[in-house]
Amino acid sequence: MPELPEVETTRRGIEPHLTGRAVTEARVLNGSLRWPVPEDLPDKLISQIPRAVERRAKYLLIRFDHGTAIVHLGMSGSLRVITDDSPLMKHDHIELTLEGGQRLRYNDPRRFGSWHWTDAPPEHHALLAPLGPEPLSPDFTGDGLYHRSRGRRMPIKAFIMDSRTVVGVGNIYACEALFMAGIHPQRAAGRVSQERYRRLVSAIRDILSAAILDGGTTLRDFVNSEGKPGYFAQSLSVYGRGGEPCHHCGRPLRDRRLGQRATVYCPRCQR
DNA sequence: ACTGGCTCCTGAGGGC
DNA sequence: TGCCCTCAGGAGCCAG
Repeated sequence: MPELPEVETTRRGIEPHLTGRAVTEARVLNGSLRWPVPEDLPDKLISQIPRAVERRAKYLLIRFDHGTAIVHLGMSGSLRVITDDSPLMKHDHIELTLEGGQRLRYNDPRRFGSWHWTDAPPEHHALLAPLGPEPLSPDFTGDGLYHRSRGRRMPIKAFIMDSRTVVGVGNIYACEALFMAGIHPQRAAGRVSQERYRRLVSAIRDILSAAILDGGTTLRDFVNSEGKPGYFAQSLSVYGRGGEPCHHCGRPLRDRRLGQRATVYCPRCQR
């Protein structure tokens, strides 16, 4: 399940294969993703040269001279670069062939992902415009979070998973960051002190940076652009460890659903 | 303005 | 071995 580190890992993996190589063929094998893939996407891409692959939140932006392809991996999406003639796999939905023969294949069993095209600057796109700060950028601060959270009664976990608060904090890293910061996931966002928000911001930064260095968390089906799994899963402190002992105090971690999401925390270390 | 619930989809895993 | 059931989840959307 791609979260920000997985998307960044994918970006780094595909960018060198894409930039500067014209698209010679674009095929949409199954355009029925979360939103229908634009009918004219292949026409937009053919003969055009990717200039850069960027990331905003969990969106990948493939930039061309005349516009940008916006790609979201959803829950189970992956992009792979194929350099030989390996056959299409089940759930390969989109394939771009590049000058030189490389192919970029988008695979997504659950089809929660999406592809968009925009001629305008991508930051103006309806999906990107409302997004909050990047977690690894200087505009993401504990003080900013603190002020934004005043009066908010939603659980802190839901608050930090809201992309208007900060982007790229999905369920796994929300659980991990709250554990690291010692904050109970169900505590009302408006009842967390400024000092604890500073700690939480550090925790989110640390955990996302570490996960990026490790090539992303591998749970179920994440593979990077070479089809290889990441190695961060073994570093997780709480996610997926419900009932097992807390690394700090040894008591069993609690596993409950919070807002339709699996939530694991230590009832003793997190208040 | 907030908040919580619903929804899309497939594959994994458990029970029998 | 195989079938059926439940669950997992990103994030936009909608109702209250």
